[in-house]
Amino acid sequence: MFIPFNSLVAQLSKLKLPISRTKELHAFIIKTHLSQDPFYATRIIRFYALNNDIISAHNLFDKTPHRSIYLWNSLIRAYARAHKFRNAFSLFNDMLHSEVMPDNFTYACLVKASSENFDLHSLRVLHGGVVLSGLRLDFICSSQLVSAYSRLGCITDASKVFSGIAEPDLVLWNSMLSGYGGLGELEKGIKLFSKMQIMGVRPDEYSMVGLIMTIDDSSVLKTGEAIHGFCLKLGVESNDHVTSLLVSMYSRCKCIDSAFSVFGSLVEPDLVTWSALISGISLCGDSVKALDFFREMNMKGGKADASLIATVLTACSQLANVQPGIEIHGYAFRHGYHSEVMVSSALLDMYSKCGFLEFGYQVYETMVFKNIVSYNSIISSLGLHGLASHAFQIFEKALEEGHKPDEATFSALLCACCHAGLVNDGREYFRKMKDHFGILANTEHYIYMVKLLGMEGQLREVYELVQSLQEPIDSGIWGALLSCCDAHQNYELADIVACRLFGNKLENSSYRIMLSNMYASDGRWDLVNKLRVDSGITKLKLPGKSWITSKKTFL
DNA sequence: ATAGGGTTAG
Repeated sequence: MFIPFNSLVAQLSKLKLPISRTKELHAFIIKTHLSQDPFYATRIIRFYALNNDIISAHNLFDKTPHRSIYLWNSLIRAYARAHKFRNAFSLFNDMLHSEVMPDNFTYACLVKASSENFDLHSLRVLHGGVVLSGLRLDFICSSQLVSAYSRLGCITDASKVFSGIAEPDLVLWNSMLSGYGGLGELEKGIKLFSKMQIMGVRPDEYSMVGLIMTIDDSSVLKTGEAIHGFCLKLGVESNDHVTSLLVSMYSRCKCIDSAFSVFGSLVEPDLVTWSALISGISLCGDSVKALDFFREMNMKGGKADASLIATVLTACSQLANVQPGIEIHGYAFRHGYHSEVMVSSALLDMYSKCGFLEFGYQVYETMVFKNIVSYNSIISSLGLHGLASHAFQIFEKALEEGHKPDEATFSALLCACCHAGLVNDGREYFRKMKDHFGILANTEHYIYMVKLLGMEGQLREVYELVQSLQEPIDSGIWGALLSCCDAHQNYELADIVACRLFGNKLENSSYRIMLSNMYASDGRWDLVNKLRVDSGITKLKLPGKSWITSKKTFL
């Protein structure tokens, strides 16, 4: 044999074998009947799979009479990785009828595939198979089951599998932790984290990633900082995943200084980290700075994607000046992103918020693909500019084209009604939303309804609407209700609302200011004074009168 | 002799 066969096979174990080489080797192996040997066939199959040539891999599989577990698993895995789930599962069925039985790796691979395919049914069937084949306690199977159930939102099933394992290994702990992380289960995550340490398992960077994900807003910033401290203690804070996630954690919490300082430790931040930082800055209201960082990213050779462009456009829409928005429009155009739905919706939103509804409308008209998000943008733009009937027309058009309206669609419609003072249309949309489209009203919808009904002075109807809501009632709704009372000088209703608020300890400074203004208008200085003392209000504005600031005047 | 289980963000 003058072909250095061993060296060819050895090359197979290096990942970068060109496909032509693999074919050559395949031909050789067929010629020498080595494909009969499951060992060599498996190697070739794996390398076809690496080169995205599953057809050849499957051909070879068909020609290999003696099929080892390695051979089956390699091909199943190749299909699963290529997201050809039907092929993977049909092979699995063939396997069940063959002389080789699936092992823990077969199940692990298919369990993962079923979660990637959002196929809870198959996942449950496979789980059954795992239990039946006695692999229930296998770490590899069960860690995949835990991850798969969590990914599909079935956290109870995930934790059942997890708690069935007496002494989980690090990967299992981490699977469970990221399961909690993905669903924002902070308390459970923290509890598990301390439990694993009590059991003597040292957390690693994966554990920290799972925990960091649970920190989703500024109310839990303290915990987030403690987790950050723990990363330092473990020495995993310089892991890129960890650093990047810390940046987005601090951005979500609007704790932009910390986001900066963590970001600064990255040598080469990737696109998503830049995006997290930029959207954090924009979330904090500093659009100018957000744009500066976007420019800096570009200067450093970073290239934005559709999602970042949409984020930056949202920042532009908060500016009083349309110029930067136009620049980003140009950028989107040059990079070929202007016709992506996400970008064009953001563009139309930006133009209309910057006061150039016509430009926004042009973007809308030239959009090739429209989805419900784009329709929502144009409906809300028209509504904000007082063009309610045009907004209604577009809504009908979206329906005719078969788009399914969502919560945001009705927010936009109700907003349009508010701006145009169309109380009856608002009532009608509010009714249709539930009866026709089965969409439950959210806080925003109720706020619009309160404003709308309040406009007409239907205070009784407004109050009944709010009464019908389940506790806890959002503060925005109370605020809208109080404004109605104020506008119509209905102090009686304001009293009822105030009782509800104070009785439930829901009062905050903006309610207090609103209430004390109302009480002052009503001449109830005792109450004004009480509120003032409680909350340090020093100014009052009476309708038609000047500011009253001294304590004496109150009395 | 073969491989094969857990991250990620806007």
